[in-house]
Amino acid sequence: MPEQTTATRRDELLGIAARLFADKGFKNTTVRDIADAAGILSGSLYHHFDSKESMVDDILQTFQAELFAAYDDVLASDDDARTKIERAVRLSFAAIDQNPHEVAIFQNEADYLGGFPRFGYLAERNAQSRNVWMTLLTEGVESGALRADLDVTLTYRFIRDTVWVAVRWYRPGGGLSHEAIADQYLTILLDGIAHE
Amino acid sequence: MPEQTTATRRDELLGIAARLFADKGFKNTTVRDIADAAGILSGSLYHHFDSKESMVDDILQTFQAELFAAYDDVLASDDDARTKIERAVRLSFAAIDQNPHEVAIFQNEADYLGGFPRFGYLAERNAQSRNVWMTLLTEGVESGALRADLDVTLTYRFIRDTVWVAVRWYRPGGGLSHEAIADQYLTILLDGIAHE
DNA sequence: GTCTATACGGCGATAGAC
DNA sequence: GTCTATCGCCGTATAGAC
Repeated sequence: MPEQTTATRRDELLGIAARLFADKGFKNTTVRDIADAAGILSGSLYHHFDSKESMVDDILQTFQAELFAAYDDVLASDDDARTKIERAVRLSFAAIDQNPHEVAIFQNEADYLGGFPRFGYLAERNAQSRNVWMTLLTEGVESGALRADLDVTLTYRFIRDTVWVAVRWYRPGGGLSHEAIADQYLTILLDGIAHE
Repeated sequence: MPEQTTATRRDELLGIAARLFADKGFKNTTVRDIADAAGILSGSLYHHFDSKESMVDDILQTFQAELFAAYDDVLASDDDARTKIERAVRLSFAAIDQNPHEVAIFQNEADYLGGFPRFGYLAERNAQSRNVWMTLLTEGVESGALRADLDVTLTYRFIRDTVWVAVRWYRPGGGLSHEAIADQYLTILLDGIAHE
């Protein structure tokens, strides 16, 4: 099965590249860095990929397709508003757990990469993410699950930022599970930190 | 007054460099970019600075000295625990308003720069910031202002992340003042978004 | 699928004239 | 304080052998 072997080696190299892009940044990672980490020479990478850009392109597109399919599941469900918000938060922390490098690359490089026509889909995905959260929060306010006086746009930004920025310090397999972090975060988000 | 003229031109160049470092990243900004933006040639920059590194070094040290002096004021005050937390949050959003480039550079480049011995103080400032917030939150729990069951470490991370990451979307002079953002954020943080 | 060898441009930085 | 001119290194990418 030659196709599978090819795909596996390619995916292996993409995984190595993703780790380096996440740790050192896209621009700051050289093709020689990637080749070194893979135990081959830099020229050999071009047997698998057109360019360094096409590597990060592949990494981001694959990850985002998965992530947004998960959000769509939540939106399409008939759970109540509060449950949908909880599910969306939990699946985001789960995504950080399962694809920390991909999340970090998106967080750190989307602004820079978004400037190139090739990565125009990053802005589209950003708008799509905004739509998901605005829909969930608006539904929450209208159903009475959330405070009526909430600034929905600002709340969306706070949730988005706080959830994804956790990729900076969360380490899969560390002392704190992504489920425990999601629990704590939802408690703070929904009920606040002040003594009632 | 030759000293003032020198200092002014130097500060002007640092301001231009800070904007570019914040927008494009430190590594991704060339000395030619900085010189172009200043209307001079790249070689001329070296009359004012030893290296590109020394520019970002100066930018970060100046900003952090100011910021931590402000935190120290809050810590040393005899306000109650909740007021201190509110003041610390508000002054952080004010810092984003007044020094957005410097905050962005610190947020985006601290990890990378921290790897060089010259920037060892970044890790120290990070620890200092942690001490400030852990002190404030612990005081809050002990005084009864905050929930007794709070995970103080996790709460510290959420506050730190959510406050500073606002530099990604906040624009000074835009429709939303930094005071209004701080108000909204404190409401969410202290009382949550759920309908009581 | 990997290696050898190399092209070619952009990078930070320097020396000395003005 | 700025310009002219340039150095040496490192970056991505390519061509063809194995």
